[in-house]
Amino acid sequence: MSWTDERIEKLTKMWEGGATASQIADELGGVSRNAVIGKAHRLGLKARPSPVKANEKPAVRPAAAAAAPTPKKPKPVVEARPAAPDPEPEEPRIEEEESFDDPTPVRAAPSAEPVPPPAAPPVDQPRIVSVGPGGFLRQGPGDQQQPIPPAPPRRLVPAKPSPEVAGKTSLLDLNDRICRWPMGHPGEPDFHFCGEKVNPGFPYCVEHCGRAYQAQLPRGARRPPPPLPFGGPRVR
DNA sequence: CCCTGATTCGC
DNA sequence: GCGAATCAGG
Repeated sequence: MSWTDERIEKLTKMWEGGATASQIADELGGVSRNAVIGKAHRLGLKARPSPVKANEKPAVRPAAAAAAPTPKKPKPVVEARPAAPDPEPEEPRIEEEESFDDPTPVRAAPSAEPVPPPAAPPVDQPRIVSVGPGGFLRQGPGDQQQPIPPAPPRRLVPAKPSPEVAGKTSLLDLNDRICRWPMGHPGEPDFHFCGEKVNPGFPYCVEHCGRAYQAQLPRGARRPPPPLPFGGPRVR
């Protein structure tokens, strides 16, 4: 197999999408995991959390070979660098935790117990609670418990496409020109769309138009209906 | 052992 | 440029 533009593009998408080299190699087919990694590095899209790279300062891997015919294990990593303080600027912490009004500061006076729980919680009595916007629990009519403060807001980080759909046609990739025939089932991690070039004038490619549009046969001569999108058994 | 990515080096 | 072999951490 050779690295065609399509394959390189798919490799790049999946690699940046977070797919592992094995997944990519498996998806592309005809190449090994090592080939994918090698190609990825050659393409310059390196830098991804490597399990083996926790240790920084590789100190330049000793270029084994050539002059030293040491059979194996040329690992003279002696190089004791005693002093390397490395101030480590540390990423600027984003703190906005206190920026909103906390209705019930749990951290109370240093002396008292923080929010003593009800002495005898009525275990048998079913409590009706509901969740309001923001995640706090609404109180029932008879509730005397202090309202539970909402969980501290988490920093929202843009979701990365899951490795399973990396390189595949997602909902956001749909437009008028590509086939929107669903592949797999919604909710499944690898759900995506066909993505082929559309049959002009139709929402699907030629092949899937063949599935979607079938000649109406006279009554009595009907064949069992073809599997519908989203409905029937898995169709791929 | 399995997995991962990184690197080397003969081709 | 390619990728198997190898290394090394989880």
